[in-house]
Amino acid sequence: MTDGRLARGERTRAAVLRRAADIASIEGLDGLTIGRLAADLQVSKAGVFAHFGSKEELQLATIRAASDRFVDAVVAPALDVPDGLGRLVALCDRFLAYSRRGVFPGGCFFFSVAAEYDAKPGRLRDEIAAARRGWLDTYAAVVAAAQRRGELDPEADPATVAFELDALGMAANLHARLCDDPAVYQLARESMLGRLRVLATGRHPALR
Amino acid sequence: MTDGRLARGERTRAAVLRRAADIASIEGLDGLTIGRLAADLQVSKAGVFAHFGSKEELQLATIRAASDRFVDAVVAPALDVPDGLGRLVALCDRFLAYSRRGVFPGGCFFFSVAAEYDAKPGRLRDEIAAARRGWLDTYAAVVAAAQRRGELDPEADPATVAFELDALGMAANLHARLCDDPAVYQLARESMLGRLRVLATGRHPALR
DNA sequence: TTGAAATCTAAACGATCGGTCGTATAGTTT
DNA sequence: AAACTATACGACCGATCGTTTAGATTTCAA
Repeated sequence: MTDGRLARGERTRAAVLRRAADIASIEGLDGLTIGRLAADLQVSKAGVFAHFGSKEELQLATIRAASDRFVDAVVAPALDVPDGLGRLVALCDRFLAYSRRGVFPGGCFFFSVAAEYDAKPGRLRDEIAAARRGWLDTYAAVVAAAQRRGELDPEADPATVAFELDALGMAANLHARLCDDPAVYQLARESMLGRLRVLATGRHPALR
Repeated sequence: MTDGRLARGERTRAAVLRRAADIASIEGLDGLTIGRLAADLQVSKAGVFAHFGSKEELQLATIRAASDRFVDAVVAPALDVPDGLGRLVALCDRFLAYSRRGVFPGGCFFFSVAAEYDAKPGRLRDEIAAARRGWLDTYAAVVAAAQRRGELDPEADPATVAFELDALGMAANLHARLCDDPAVYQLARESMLGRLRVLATGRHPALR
């Protein structure tokens, strides 16, 4: 059961994917090259390549590894907060903090690769689109839960609210880096809370 | 003054830049290659290269050429509409139509290249950031004009409203292509109008 | 009509790309 | 200890990248 060879392979594979996601958040999944990856990790190109068999498989594995890091940094902590509006605000805050803190050095990994592949049909776009739908579904589920608790207008469409909150998060992620203006995170948070205040059925501590 | 040489050069230069912006909206400014450009236009690589002297100059010229097309497709038509809330809604509608119609085949050129370069300091990022600030300023100026006409809450911050409307437009541009879901444009339009209804001082025909 | 300026081509440069191959090393199984 | 397996290496492949050079062709000005 304790195969030191497989364990070693798994360790380097994880190191490769971590670095790959970091690079791709800046350079894109296409700008990510096996040679650069090998040089950064001080291993041979073939050593990196052999783990995946093709560049596309490396890219797909990178997306999945980044998904795990996104869930750990954003979704899981928000789900620790009790159901309702508090959890929804936590989800917004966690996303903004994840972008601002630089969990990936180039900002939100999924924003970078989604913009890169939105007009390039193929397996990579499919995988990225699935990740986006999962993220929007998470948002929508938390909105719906807040509605069931009577904290948000039951007439609002959860998918629409999810789209709006995500739009503000993406715009903040882009603007902060493109225009070198971290103050936009405060602005985006206020816009998110402002949108939720319109939908809230009463005063709620999470909305100030 | 009528130099047929210069005129001919200007014609091919314009053709190159048009094609370059089309390609870059799909492949990015980095995925744009001189060889591909030359093959598409059936000219030699060096013939393309000579017009710009370096790839970076070609990329910079491409951004400027794309700016002109963006203004022609979005800003100028909206400015034909009279001052106020009507013009603001026209600006939103024009942006959504520009993205949906595929003025650039890969969707909004500036969204693609902004996401590509937001974490890559240099002249290209600076140029793209300037274009973004110009676009947000256009939005904000139209908001402020509507405020002066008494159609929008004078307490609202024009820059914030610009950020919010642009966020919804970008999200629609991304989602429509990534998830192959053109219906998102209707949703985004409703979100934009919903935001403006909250800020409107009275009923206005442009908000339905 | 001749010379200069400009547009463009063909060919090639070194560098780097994704990918292949044979081999050496380290760990497991028998 | 021998046989087997997984990992990783170095060398190399053809293709393509941005860029350079030399020269041919077109156009204007004298």
